[in-house]
Amino acid sequence: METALHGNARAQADTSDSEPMFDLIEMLFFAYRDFVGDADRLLESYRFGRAHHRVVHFVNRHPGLTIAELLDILKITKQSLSRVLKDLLDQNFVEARAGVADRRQRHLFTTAKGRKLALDLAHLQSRRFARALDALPANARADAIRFLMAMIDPADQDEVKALVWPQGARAAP
Amino acid sequence: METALHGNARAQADTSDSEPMFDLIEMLFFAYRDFVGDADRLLESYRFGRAHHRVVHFVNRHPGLTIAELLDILKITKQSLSRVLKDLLDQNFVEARAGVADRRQRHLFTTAKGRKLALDLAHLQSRRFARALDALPANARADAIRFLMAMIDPADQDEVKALVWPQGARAAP
DNA sequence: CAAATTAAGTCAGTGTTGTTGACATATTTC
DNA sequence: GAAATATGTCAACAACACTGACTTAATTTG
Repeated sequence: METALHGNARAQADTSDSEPMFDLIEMLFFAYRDFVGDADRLLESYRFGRAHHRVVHFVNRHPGLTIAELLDILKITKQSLSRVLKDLLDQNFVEARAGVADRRQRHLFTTAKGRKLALDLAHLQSRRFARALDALPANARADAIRFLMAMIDPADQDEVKALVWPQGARAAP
Repeated sequence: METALHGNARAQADTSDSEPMFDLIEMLFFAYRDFVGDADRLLESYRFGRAHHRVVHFVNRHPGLTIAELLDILKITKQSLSRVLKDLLDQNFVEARAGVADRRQRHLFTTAKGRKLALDLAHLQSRRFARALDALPANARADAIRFLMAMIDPADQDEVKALVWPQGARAAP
């Protein structure tokens, strides 16, 4: 009985006496700042903000999404969404079609223009991941996914898994 | 010659043709949202926002910081800083002392009250890291640090290292 | 020492993104 | 037909970022 294998003695049960994990806290802060900074620069040229990015991203990833579903993913209010969605609809990055079964619903889709924007943004951010992983051992990608998933509220992890890997397609850890 | 060891063939050079890394993109988004959400709830009870959090955090971590140094870390404008710093000074979470060598400078320090707030916030966020790491193998902490560091702009990595691990004290990877 | 530079503070205005609460309109369900 | 639901809209507000211009005090420099 030498090394404990998983969640037990190893990690000093960090609650309120021991030293906080300043390094992780600060590095997540800086890493996220650079991560969104990439997209911000591109969005600026379209005179869009981060809210537009999120909408065009999730609509592109989940074609046919309804307003209610999108609100649920983004966890913002109707008002906040409608402001940016209006921009995207007016400028033809996204289009809405009335539901067939329920005509009150509006199903959202990206146009060719919207798809291009969404993919350009995703590629920008992927390039940062690729550069980072390139400096790390081969298992780093899988490790990063497991780490990030573990950082999400446990109660939401299944929901996020379903969002990220639609019908159990990819290698969900 | 079987497995390539580091940054080479393994990671499909993700630039603009291959499929973006949607999973990492989305999980970093959700993980960061939950991460800051912890602090947001506590800050609300003080009627403070995220900007106050960053200021009290970095002042607490680097006692004696000047305004210019803080602006450089946060990468915000003087105006944005002064608004929240004023709140923190007025309510005695932070105090400023004129420099000895250069009396134009204002050196910032947390008060006992400010130190408690900064530590409460850091412990909250540490608890999330601890919970996440607890579900992962023992090397996960070091792996996460390496991953997050690699995600930062390469040009800024040394600066961030110096910030996070002051005089080469800790195990900087 | 006088001039230039620097550190910090302040003023007025603007934009994005989030919030709340109330209310309107269609449509579907009971 | 009444109630519930999906969406849209209005008005107002707050946090936090920005810009550009200007002031004050202190230090550095020629």
